[in-house]
Amino acid sequence: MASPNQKQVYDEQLYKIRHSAAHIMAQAVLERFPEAKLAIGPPIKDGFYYDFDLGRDEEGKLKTFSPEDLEAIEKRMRQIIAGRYPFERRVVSAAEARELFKDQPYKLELIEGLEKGGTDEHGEPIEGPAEISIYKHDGFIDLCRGPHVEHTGQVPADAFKLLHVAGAYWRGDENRPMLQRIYGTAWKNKKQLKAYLNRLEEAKKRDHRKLGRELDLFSTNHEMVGGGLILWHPKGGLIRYLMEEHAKKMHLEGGYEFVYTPHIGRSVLWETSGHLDFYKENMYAPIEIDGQEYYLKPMNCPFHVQIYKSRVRSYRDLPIRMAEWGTVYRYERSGVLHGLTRVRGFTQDDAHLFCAPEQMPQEIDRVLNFSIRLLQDFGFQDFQLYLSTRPEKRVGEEAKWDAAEDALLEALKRSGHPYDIHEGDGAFYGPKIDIYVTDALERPWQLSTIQFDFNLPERFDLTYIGSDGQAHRPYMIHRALMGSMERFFGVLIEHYGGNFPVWLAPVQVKIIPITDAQKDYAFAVAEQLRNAGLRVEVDDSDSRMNAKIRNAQLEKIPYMLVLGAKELDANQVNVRLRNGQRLGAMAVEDFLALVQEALEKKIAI
RNA sequence: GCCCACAUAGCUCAGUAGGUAGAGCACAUUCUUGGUAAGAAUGAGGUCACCGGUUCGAGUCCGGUUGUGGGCUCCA
Repeated sequence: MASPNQKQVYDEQLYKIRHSAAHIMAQAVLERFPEAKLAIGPPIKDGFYYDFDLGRDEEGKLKTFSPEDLEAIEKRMRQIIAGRYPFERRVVSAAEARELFKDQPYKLELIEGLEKGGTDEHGEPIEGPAEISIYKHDGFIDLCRGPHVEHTGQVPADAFKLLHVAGAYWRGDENRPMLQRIYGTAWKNKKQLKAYLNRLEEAKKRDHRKLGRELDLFSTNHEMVGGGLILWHPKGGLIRYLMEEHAKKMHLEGGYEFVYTPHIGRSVLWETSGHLDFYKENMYAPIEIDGQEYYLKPMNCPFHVQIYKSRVRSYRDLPIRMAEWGTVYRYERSGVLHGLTRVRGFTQDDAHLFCAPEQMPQEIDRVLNFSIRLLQDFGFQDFQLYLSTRPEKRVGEEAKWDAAEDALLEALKRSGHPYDIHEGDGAFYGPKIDIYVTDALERPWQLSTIQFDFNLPERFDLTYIGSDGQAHRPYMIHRALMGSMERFFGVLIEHYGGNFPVWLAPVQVKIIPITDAQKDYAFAVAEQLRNAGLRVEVDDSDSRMNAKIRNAQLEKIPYMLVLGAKELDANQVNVRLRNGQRLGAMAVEDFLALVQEALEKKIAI
């Protein structure tokens, strides 16, 4: 699936540089490992990669690249670049291509795909049969559509770097051979490379797992608790409380009604919903008691459906917007767990909309705008929207798919945000809109999802009585806007780099008395600020002021109030911001006004 | 689940050719009362992830297990 992360590189020159760098790397690898089989080596966002099959050693273990190999390969690449060998393109027949690559089984498979049409040399789908072309430089030949730079010297020797080795399946299929992939990054000049490496560094500093520990926000304990299960510490818990409080308030104002449902349900529920057929491998094993099997819920939908079904519904009741902060458990494969962003137990800001067909377009508009407003409140500015349309295997009437896709598309157009369409990428039970936000480092994250469900209304036989006195099938729309509290928190931590906006900062003000003589004054000011609703701590340790400031800085507390003899005499506070800025001495009332503004505007200083 | 790498104090890491463990920070006690990012002393903290093997002897070498990290696959 194409997320924005994997999108093609649009800059023509960068594309050529990266693609050419991949070829040069393949040449260097072949020289060092003559028996290596080449797979594919495309340019990607920020760089390129190439997949190789190095075969197996005597013990049958896959041969791999060592860090020394990478160094040697990179060194050899620079020599090839210095050689300024021209890239020469030639169109060949399928037969000739097969002869050229007779020792390269993966290339032969690609040639077959090109000949038959339908896929290009990277295995990506294309229209019709493709022209088969090869590119040659310095004796190295690769099956390739191009384009490339004119000669190897045009790949800047000081603007690329091999980053790491990873395993990757041939054609992304876990049943096919595991290949060794070398990732590299390549840019037009040294400055760009440096900027990119800096961005990687910055991303590392903002890693929510690192900040989560440093700021004492959350932890996991794989030995005692289990992987993918999050322990929210007091400071993280407070932020979550504030996030939820704000979002829930918006939901109430937006016409949602809150419900609560259990964490487990009988197997018949999950049989009826179909989850035991198509989702079982992601569910925790059943709990058996009194001869009944109960499953931990992986989703809230079936429970909400039961609430809908608890009485006869009239068209006058619709739309129903049923919301729940629902905690679900999904058995994710061990290798995919990652900090807060991929976990096994999480709480969705879940809701289900039940509406009549004529209400549906309006409901879509409404929920899309609601989502964007909510995300904007958390400091996200840039949105990329994706519509995923009907896949080949699907349930539901064509007319409903038509109407739903149409409504989603129209809502996207009206939203005013950039959007794209992923043809055939919808779930089998309905089309959907996914909203990606761009964070402070311009990385995309998927948060909101708005999905039609044509499956559950049928399976549970949902109806409402229309004005004609007849039973009708309602539309059911599933939506999670923040996604999950865990994931959203992880993204938020990285977006702000731990510098939460004042309204979310667990501690908003740290009061720093310089000597014990100001302690009483410090506690008095703290009391005054607390009464105004602020979260305040007094650092009354016997550290020096410098150390207290440093600690408050490291805790990323927005405001520090330094109180010495001068402030005590003048009945003032001396304000320092966490960005190092010093606002000087002012009356407590003036400071409060300052904070009030930051709170209202939800700004991060 | 698959490929690779890694696993030493709460955290970040050292541990040189195998000879029964170190630093900084954090923590505790004491001294220090100091104007915008670290004042000082002392102390407490580890069966070197776990199991097995080689060896007179294993944090160090070998195998396995578990976990973590980077990827792949998956992500209703």
